[in-house]
Amino acid sequence: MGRKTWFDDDGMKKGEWTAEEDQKLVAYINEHGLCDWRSLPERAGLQRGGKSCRLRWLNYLRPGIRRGKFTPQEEEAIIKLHAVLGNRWAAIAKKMENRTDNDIKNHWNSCLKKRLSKNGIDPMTHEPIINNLTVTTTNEEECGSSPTNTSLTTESHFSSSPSGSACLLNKLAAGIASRQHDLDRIKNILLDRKITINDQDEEGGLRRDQKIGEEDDFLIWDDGEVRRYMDTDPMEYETTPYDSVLYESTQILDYLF
DNA sequence: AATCATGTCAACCGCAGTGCG
DNA sequence: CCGCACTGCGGTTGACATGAT
Repeated sequence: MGRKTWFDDDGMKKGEWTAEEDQKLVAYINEHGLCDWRSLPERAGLQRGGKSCRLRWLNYLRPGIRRGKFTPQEEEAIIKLHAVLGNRWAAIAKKMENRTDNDIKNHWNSCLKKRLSKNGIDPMTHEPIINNLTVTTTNEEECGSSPTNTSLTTESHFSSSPSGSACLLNKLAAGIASRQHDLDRIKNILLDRKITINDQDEEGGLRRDQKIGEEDDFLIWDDGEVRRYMDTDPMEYETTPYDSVLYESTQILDYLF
């Protein structure tokens, strides 16, 4: 399987690799090691571009690559990692044993994404598919002191369709705002699928009484800070400045990835 | 048996990041 | 500082395989 071969304007061969080309590439790399991809094809006697050689090596010829069917454990790992990392396939591949980013990406797009959708899970946010928002945003003048009468809009810091990054940020913020800074706690938060969900009411505002997960806290992203309302007492909240959230998020991300 | 839809997977393309002169 | 070359990444494409009708 693959693409037919053809030659581009520069005389470079494109499309499917032959066994002979594979052999040449492997032999050259085994003898000389990985070096300059640009000059490698010529030195290896290949009529290919350096990019093509690199891709072929990394995704197919490199030793130790696992191929074929994904195990249920691998699929579960991909789903969990995707919930945290989003479409960062290279980062996901680094966490998986000997799977290439291309392989993982293909499997996600062809199989896992559809499976999640079928099961009522949004494959991008990893949340149940309901008409709502994951990241809550607000404008300062519209935000009252009580979360129950808070009027929220979707046009301040984040789009109304939360990206994987926004979800990640929300989870990070939950951990940071909770003032429990140890990394194990943060990692648990990142790997926990349950995050605050807020339903939109008829007026386009948000109701806080429709969230998933009893122990989850309710986050408000305001202009200069993140407010974390306690589940135990809806009148009580803690604030964390954006700068602090961003700084600590960076540190956590550095540690994790 | 023929046709169509869907799945699989290798490979390409374009863009962003990085390093170097 | 700037421009160029190179590398790495993510999105997309294309061809074959397989299953359903």
